[in-house]
Amino acid sequence: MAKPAKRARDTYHVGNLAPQLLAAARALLEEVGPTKLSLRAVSERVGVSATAAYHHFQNRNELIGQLAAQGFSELARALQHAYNDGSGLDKLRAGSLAYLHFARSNPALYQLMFGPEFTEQTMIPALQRERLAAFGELKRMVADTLGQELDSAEVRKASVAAWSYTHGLTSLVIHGLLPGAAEYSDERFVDRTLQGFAALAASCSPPAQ
Amino acid sequence: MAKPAKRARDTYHVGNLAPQLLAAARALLEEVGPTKLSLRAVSERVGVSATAAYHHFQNRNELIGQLAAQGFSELARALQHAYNDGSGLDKLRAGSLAYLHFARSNPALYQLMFGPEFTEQTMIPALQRERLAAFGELKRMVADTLGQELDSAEVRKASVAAWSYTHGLTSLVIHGLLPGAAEYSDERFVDRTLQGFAALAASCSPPAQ
DNA sequence: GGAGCAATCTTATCAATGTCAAGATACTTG
DNA sequence: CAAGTATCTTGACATTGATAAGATTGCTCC
Repeated sequence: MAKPAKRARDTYHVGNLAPQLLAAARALLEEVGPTKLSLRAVSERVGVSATAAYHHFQNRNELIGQLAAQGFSELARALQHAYNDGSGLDKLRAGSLAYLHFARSNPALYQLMFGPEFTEQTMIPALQRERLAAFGELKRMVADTLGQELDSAEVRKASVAAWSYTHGLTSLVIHGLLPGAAEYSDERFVDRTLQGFAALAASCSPPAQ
Repeated sequence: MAKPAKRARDTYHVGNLAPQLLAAARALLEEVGPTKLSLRAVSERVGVSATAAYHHFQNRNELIGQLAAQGFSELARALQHAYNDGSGLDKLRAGSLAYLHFARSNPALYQLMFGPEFTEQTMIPALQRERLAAFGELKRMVADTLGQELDSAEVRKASVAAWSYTHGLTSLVIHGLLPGAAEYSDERFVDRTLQGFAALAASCSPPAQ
């Protein structure tokens, strides 16, 4: 006869909780959206009391901050792979595609990453670090494309431009603000937008340097 | 001796509440940020009970939705004025400047306008309408610049491109994600980004039409 | 191996918030 | 002026983030 399990084993959770909470939070995030992610729901999904998370995270903000940091880390890696696998002049386009693809695959996470939850006061070191790393990856791509030094003024400006357009397009698509936001492919959005830039560039004078 | 004021006059609020609530909400929005705007705080500021708002708005979402709609309406008008007052090839640049200026003057409102609160389920007619109107204004500007029909494919593509880059840049600036986000001028951000685009365009091949 | 201790987890509790139901007050219309 | 409707208040409830205090586990050191 099996020895009776300790009763406490039934109610007490043990060990390795932080990663489980993060995983559950990430899954729940995409189910309920970035604004309705509650600590209690996450805890319940893991099978743990509502306040257990406070022994691994300072508060809700730190938990979702680590989620966001995780997002930037994955985004950076996706950019890196896309750029390395791309060829010739289409490498930046491949980066844009990877960016949009990541966001559309993790829409709630993307909204969280650029959401209003994190201000200067509520910023988390890990999030700041990963965000800078992701932007650094983008700068590296741009510098390589332009054939310029990584910290030149040209590269900085072009990187902000690239990030602006990609983030803007992604944000509009994610929020469903563009017609056909649900059904059209990543390629279609990126290519049409790039064509739009070409048309604009042909009709506008760039500001003097 | 003055006749005693009715006691009810002291506690009861009367009339014209919806605009007052919206005004208080808008002011409070910029003070506490887009995520921490509570109905109770708004009500208290107006000097009214916590549930009074429910006789003028279906729920919190409708109130902040109307705020967001108000924001799109003002944004559209700002774009219109900037474009009409601009001259020559710099008209689109003037539009970008007006866009960024509006957002930096109302950062919390701008975050609300593009925030995660409004999905397909929680969308409000007024918000959808004003948003489409604002985007229509942008399309009008682009069509005029390109010298094409308002509903041509070229104009649609170029409008999405223009909106993407402007919204992206604005979003990054508002969130403090760019160095010098606080101190630099609107002109500096816009012009540097446009220069960055020019540099990118010179090094990349646009996708074939 | 066991006593003590720190880490971990739970229960109980509180304050803030969105929301509903019911009653009180003001305005309007016949 | 009476009745009815719109407006506003009070009271209450569920959810959520957070704290405090107690229970449980695993580790350390003798």
